[in-house]
Amino acid sequence: MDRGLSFLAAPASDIPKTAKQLLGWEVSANGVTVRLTEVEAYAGTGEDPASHAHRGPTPRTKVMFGPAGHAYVYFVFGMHWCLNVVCGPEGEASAVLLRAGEVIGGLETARERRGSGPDRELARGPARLVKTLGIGPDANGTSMVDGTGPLLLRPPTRLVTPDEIVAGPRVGVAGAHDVPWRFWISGNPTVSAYRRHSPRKRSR
DNA sequence: GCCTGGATTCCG
DNA sequence: GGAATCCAGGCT
Repeated sequence: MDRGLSFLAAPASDIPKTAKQLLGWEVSANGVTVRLTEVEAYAGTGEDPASHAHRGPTPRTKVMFGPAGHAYVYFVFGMHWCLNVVCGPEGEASAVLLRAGEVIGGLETARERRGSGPDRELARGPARLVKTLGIGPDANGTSMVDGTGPLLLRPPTRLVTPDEIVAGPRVGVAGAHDVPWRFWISGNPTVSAYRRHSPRKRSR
């Protein structure tokens, strides 16, 4: 882990700080580069009820317990994939969900992958970001920092200053609405719209 | 084994 | 507001 990436391996208790630091970083895959504008922090076992790793390792979440800088890709709602950067020391399952970004390279390719819609929505939302990058379940468990996988995470070329960063509750998470672990770049049009978690159906 | 509901998106 | 769409994880 070099190139200024060592902060990814900070203890799980520092995960909000780690997430914040990832804003402005650039993720490339398959000819498209995205500058991160919105992320969410998830802590590990026993610390964060909203984390997939909350109850300990499972076949699906074992990657989260591995080395920092690897990709945790998971399937949701029967049709979408979401991408996380695994953080923390091995054995501690913290991660940062990449929620949105602006396309700064490979714009034409990104448009082809996403179909119609304004450019600011190409990677606005975690599943859209994944689709824009052209990755899938194959990327799960690969390194995002050493070039051995399809993904590459690089430091910002445009710095994000602390006063640009806004914090708020995480999206779509039941409970823990008081935990402001979602971070985004103030005023950036590629940040996804906040939607409160809404129960699917009400039993009565 | 069965059942539930989800770190979402798109359409009506 | 609700459907699409399927599997991981929890429970019996």
